[in-house]
Amino acid sequence: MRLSTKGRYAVTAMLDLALQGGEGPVTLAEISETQGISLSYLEQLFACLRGKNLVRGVRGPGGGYYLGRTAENISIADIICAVDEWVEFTRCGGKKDCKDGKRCLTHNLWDDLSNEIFNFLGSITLAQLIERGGLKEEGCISEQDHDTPTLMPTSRTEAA
Amino acid sequence: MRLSTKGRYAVTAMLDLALQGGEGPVTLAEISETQGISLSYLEQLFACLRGKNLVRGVRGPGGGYYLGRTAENISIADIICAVDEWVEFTRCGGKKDCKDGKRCLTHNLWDDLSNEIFNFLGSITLAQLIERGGLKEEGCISEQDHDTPTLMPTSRTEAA
DNA sequence: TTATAACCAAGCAGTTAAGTAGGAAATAGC
DNA sequence: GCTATTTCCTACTTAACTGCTTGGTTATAA
Repeated sequence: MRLSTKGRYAVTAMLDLALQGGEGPVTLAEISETQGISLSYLEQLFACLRGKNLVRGVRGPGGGYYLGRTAENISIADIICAVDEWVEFTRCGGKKDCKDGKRCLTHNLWDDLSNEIFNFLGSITLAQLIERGGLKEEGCISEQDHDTPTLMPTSRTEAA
Repeated sequence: MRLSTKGRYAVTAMLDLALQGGEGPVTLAEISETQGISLSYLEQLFACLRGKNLVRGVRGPGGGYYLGRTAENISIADIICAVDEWVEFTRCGGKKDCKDGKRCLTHNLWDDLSNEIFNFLGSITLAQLIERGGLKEEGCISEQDHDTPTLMPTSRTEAA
């Protein structure tokens, strides 16, 4: 799993789109202005997002972008995977040509963890983020008071 | 939160160390050999890990590395944060000099998500990973038999 | 004394990030 | 049809980062 600033830009832009996308399409120029991301870079990101049907572009004057599906059906993992291409790393080249079991075991453990992270991000939707964030919106200060059971991973973590 | 291949290397190395660190220290040369990571790169990673007291080095012949604490007390977030320095990104420069509330709101949402990911990774310890992974060790194949409905842990290979 | 292995620092090739530049194609309003 | 708008597309650029190499220095067990 790659989680870089590129993915952050994409999530930020999608959040912006979801927030103000109620009536009519949102132009990239607006997002660029609001979020401080260069227009051309946004275009590149949205080319990726469009390729995965996460957004839908409307050309011409009055055009812009819509969400490709409802915010309830777009997960953070969807967004990040669209722009940060998943690099299928080592895991012994996909085959089991490890010299001994140790290397392969370690890679398996990492693979499991990687899937865990992926599933976790896949369980968070744009709608959830917005709904949850809206509750603490007053004051524009992010106070991280964390007793939030709603977004925590499903109970696969501690047992198998 | 940054989650790059650098962090993956660090987690892999720490897993290796935890796995074979029962009796005596483990040399970086062994980890390098087993995991296929260059020795010098390991040295750089372990310099970071040592700085955060996640490992303890013993010089001289017969030397090597121990875990800095028990595997139960080392989380994945600890490891990743040690090598992938947390970049405290935008959030409007830490202050609330947003032009309007929108930008700030989006940043807050990202901040929340970022904390969520961090807490998630912080809730997984090396010991948990190993204990859980050991159960499905037979065959050296990571079988993702999670019953995740919407998520596709396998479909990212064909997403290209 | 010597071999071992952690420590340290400078630098390098390749990749990626993020942005720039300059368009082409679609479309609403005139 | 013309024009402005806005998506869409391609190529290039600068800076940063990754992963690795080289060449050391210390500490220490034998």
